[in-house]
Amino acid sequence: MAGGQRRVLELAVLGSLHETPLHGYELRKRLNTLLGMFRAFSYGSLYPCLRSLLEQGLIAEEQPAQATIVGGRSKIVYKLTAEGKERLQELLTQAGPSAWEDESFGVHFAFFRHTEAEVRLRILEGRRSRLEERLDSVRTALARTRERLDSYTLELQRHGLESVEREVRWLNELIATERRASERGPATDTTSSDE
Amino acid sequence: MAGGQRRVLELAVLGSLHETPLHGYELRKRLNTLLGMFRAFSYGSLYPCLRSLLEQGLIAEEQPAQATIVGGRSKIVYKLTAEGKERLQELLTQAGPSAWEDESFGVHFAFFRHTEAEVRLRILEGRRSRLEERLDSVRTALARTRERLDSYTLELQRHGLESVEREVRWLNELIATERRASERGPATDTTSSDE
DNA sequence: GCGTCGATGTATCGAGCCGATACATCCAGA
DNA sequence: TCTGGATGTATCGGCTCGATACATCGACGC
Repeated sequence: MAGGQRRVLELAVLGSLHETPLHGYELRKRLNTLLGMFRAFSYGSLYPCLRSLLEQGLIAEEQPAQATIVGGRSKIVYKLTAEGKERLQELLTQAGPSAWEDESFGVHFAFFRHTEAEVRLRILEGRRSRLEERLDSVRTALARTRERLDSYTLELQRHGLESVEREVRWLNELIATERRASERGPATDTTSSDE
Repeated sequence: MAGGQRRVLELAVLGSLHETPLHGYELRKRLNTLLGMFRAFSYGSLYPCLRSLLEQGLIAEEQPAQATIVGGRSKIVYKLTAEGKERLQELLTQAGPSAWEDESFGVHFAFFRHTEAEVRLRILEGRRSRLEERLDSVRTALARTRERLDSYTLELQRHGLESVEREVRWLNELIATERRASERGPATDTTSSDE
């Protein structure tokens, strides 16, 4: 995916480990539960990502001295380092245009609890305009098409457009809620220091 | 994607060229219009696919003798060969489990006009059970999660589940329509020889 | 005429994702 | 005791995508 996508996985891993140390298998399950229908990470990307994060010093292996280990089974539990926490804050704050793409948005959203209100709003609005752009381009492309499309293709289009429109409406509601909340208590920081 | 996904692009290309010869740029535009919100193919996959299809003899370059070419601009127009048509029929008929994955379903659906009624039903039902499986696994994973999730994560889950449930309902309607049509006129072949 | 901008057009590359797979342990039930 | 399924770490090949390069064309202003 040309570089930009690894960031999403990094965010997902760092965000998960921020709450509690985990090992690979558990991390994957947790991530896939957290993201539900939106995304499913595979080992083929997860393990390389963990190695990379380890090399960057953003995560570290936890000492197996803890009684946490059930049998004598080999298990590598990772925890966030101080640098990792900084990096996480950075990723959460500097959410750019990539944050409103399909693959990234869900991950960012899943960690909104740790995100500043201002950034939350920026991501939601960015996502919305991204979807609206797409709606426009598909609609104009459709209008420009001379030949008549068969009923199946039309039905596919209709359903596709409808579900995106629905997501836009969902975003509108979320944005309205965010706005209302920030008007009510502008200084309220949902995050501050959780856990 | 482990091998199986190139098939989808092949199907998309062969299916498009079945209707009219096209060159790369136009093919991509057409495909992205056809699939609307579902998929967008990039040149990075389209051109290698065209080359592969050419090598397999499933498509051929059309003679530039035709007046179709506007200027003297280099343009490579591809058309379906007889073998290509056979292959297309094969792909349309032998739609297996891969046809009901996210990336493939839309493409198969977009060419339902050329697909036998029996296969259409199989694909729709396969897609439905695929989605229901996913709903189940997410719901049980969610139920098994001890710790309470924050409101953002819950909202993400809710929205994700809802949109998949909506797609299931959509499929139910389509399946019912297909069933009704095949009861009414079981021998009716929508395809036979189009164009 | 001339520059420039956007659409049209073909093509490739590196980064990186994913499904499949291999290998191993643990536990519950037949 | 054996078998199957969950747990657990790890890698590989095939493939996709965004970015990019390069080039031509028509339209526009000046």
